[in-house]
Amino acid sequence: MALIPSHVKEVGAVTTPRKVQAAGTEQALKDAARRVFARQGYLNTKITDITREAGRAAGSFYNHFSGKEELLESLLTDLFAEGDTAVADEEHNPDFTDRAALRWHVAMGWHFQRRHLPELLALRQAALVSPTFRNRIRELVAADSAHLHSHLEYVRAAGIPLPGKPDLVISAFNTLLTGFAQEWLTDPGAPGAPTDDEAIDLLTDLIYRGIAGRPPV
Amino acid sequence: MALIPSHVKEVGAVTTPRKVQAAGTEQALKDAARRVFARQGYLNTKITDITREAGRAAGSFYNHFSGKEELLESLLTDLFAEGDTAVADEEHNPDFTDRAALRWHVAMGWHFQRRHLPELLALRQAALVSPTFRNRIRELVAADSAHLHSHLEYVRAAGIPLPGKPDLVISAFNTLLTGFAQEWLTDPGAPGAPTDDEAIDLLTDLIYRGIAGRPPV
DNA sequence: TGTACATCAGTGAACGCGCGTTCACTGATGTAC
DNA sequence: TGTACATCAGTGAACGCGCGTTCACTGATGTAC
Repeated sequence: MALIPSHVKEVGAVTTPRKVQAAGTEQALKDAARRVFARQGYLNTKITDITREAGRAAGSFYNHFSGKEELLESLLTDLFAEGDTAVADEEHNPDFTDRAALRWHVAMGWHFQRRHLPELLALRQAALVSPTFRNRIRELVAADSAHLHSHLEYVRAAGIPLPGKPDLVISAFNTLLTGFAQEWLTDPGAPGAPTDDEAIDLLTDLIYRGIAGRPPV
Repeated sequence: MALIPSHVKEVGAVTTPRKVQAAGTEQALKDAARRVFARQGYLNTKITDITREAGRAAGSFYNHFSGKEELLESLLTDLFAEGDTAVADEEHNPDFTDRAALRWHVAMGWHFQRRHLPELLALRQAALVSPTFRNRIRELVAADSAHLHSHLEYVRAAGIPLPGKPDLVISAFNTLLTGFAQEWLTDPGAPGAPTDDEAIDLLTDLIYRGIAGRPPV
């Protein structure tokens, strides 16, 4: 009579206590890893540093990740996911000949760097040692680069000459933003550290002038 | 009768065969290290990678250096020495309101990065793991920064407003130059890689406009 | 609903690999007389 | 100048530490009937 065999009923409840516990531990390990990465850097971090920070046994780690690399991959998956939704939410003005539009983008980039500093630093470090992560960086840069190209179109359309090939200009802006952010965000207490607004305004001005500035003769 | 005791005579000849051999091996290890660092990165390099590349036995390494760190220090000593002589040789025009003067400086920086790429990359990597090397970077940056301040004086004197506090502007330029150089010099065969002149002109324009550019209204 | 067994998340001591570092040895160079 | 001994640069096998990874075990949760 029962159309649904008993062993299937209630299978829809994904949140069985065991899964909840496993998911909790996995998240605890990821959170702990972010903290430890931020404190001592990815390359300096031992598996046991992460498990200790998370308050779990060393062996527990391997129930969830095959190693430090896979844990980082998992953090990056979250990061890429957020990047996608952020780009999807394109209500903004794409015309880079407008300083306010440019500033909005720089601010987005700056806050993205700040929010994901642990992962991004870890990624940079991992890339030093592993071709896989070097490619991950390339992916991030490529996505951003494609995006910026469309914005620079407006500059070209306005007849303003760029200071170099678009790809190189974009690479330079990217280097500037990420480098400057990682320089100052990693040690917020450093003497002379800029406020968020100072940093964003400075970067905006540099990029805006770089794009559209006319040097005096 | 002998005014100079026999065991002292000819001591002035520093180039006794033994010392020559020792110095040769030490240099061979340093050269090998530069090559290996460039190929696989400092952090990825094992002592035995260096000795193998140099064609010496593993144990030989410790006749000359206490470890990989001391070898890097020794490379950096050479680098700082060159930096000093380069600055001493100041025949150049210090007025950054003059594009040609700025370009000369950018070219100096670019070629310095290129010439010392192995050490500079190694230093960056070592700094990830060791506070000592973080300080070495700070020294390098501070020296350069002091130098740039004097150049920006000319801009201030000309009544041109900078896009932010001088320290931050200098930090941004520094980040841009070193980041862009390390991005493109590490893989010269990369698609879209700029020639030296393209890179130097782009950086010069960006910095020049950043300093002195007037965005259109 | 109750009982007996299976599965699973987590534990931490132990194992073993990779690599830095040591050290007894060799042959060549330097020194004493 | 010749001889006997000391010193030194270099060698590479062996040792041992640190850390990643495993695995037998525990107690709790899930399943069968």
